[in-house]
Amino acid sequence: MTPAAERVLEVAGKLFYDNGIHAVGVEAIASEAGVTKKTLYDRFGSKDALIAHYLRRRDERWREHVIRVVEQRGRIAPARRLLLVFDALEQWIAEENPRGCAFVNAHAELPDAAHPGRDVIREQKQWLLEYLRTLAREAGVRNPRKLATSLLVLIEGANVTSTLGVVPGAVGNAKEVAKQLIESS
Amino acid sequence: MTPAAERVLEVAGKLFYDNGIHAVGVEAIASEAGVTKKTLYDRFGSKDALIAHYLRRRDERWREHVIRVVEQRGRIAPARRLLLVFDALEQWIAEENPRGCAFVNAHAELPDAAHPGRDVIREQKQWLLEYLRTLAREAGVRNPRKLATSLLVLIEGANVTSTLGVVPGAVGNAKEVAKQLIESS
DNA sequence: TTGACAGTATACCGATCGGTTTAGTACGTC
DNA sequence: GACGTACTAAACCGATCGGTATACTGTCAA
Repeated sequence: MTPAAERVLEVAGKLFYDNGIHAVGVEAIASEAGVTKKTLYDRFGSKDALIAHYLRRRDERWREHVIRVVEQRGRIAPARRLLLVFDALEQWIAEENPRGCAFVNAHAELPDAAHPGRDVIREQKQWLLEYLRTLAREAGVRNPRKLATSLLVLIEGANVTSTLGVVPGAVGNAKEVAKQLIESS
Repeated sequence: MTPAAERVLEVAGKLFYDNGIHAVGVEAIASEAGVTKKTLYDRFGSKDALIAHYLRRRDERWREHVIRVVEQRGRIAPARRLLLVFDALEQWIAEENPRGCAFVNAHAELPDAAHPGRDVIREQKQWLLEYLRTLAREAGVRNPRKLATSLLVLIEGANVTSTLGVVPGAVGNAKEVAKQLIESS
């Protein structure tokens, strides 16, 4: 990844997320990054490929964030670690996610299932589900698969509703429900 | 609403939802509806206004659907009526919502808070929250406001996750969680 | 009978879209 | 000194974008 490509990816990440993918032209990305369109196309090949790179990069940051928050403190009961995911979400929303889940938003703009970005979207959700399942298994609950699914639903729901502004304390509410769910599992 | 305007609105509803708002041009809508661009602009004024009309129309259909399913059978315990909302969602997804919540999707494409469509999006979510609150109040739970919020989070989460294809039985799962939540309220 | 209204047909507007092409510069490595 | 690589500058491509203008037809009610 050359310095110019790095700048393009950073700018694309900001513009795509803030304005929506279709609303941003490659011309705007290139000029904002202080780069020629030729350089952009030399590095990424197409806008669609750049979109996929953008999503991949954001997914990486998201995973690192979650893992950092959940595993920051050394010894915590596995059951409580599941609740830390909700804290991670709340921080993420406050710091990087004012316009909702970038992957849900991208899915709305990429109806073609063959688009390279669609794989990244699926993998992002799949990873979180697997991560929750692992934590649930470590917590020794009866049905880790089922609990992980319920928690994923709560997380996605909290993300959407708090973004749409209908429910200000959505993440906190979801965390309470999650707590109750974990205790009875 | 003239016959031509009706056709435009119907076509716009299909194209906007299936392809995303920005991806659809007014030219395509007009020709698909068998109408001139002039007629489209005479009736709706601008693409942004048409977008708002599209959302409004879809919201109306959604509300009617929910109310029909929840209130179809005469005498049902109010607590069970809350669960019927999940059945309404499941039907809606199967029949009209393969690409996820149109309002969440539209929100992803309309970053400008002053866009006329944004009001419709907010009102759609607000209505559902109020409706859930009313049902919860009738069910005699301790904290209707809180239960309604939790259920809204579950509904939105189930909608997103089942659309993204990560969790096939998301709505059913959410309904189970809801049941547990209602019983302990 | 007149006029408002709903509509078609078609050409046009400037701007922007994603993407390509040609030419040339700076740098580092065999 | 030659070659590959990373980059800038700028013109260019056809297509499409949202929106407007002009001219004309049909219907219906006052």
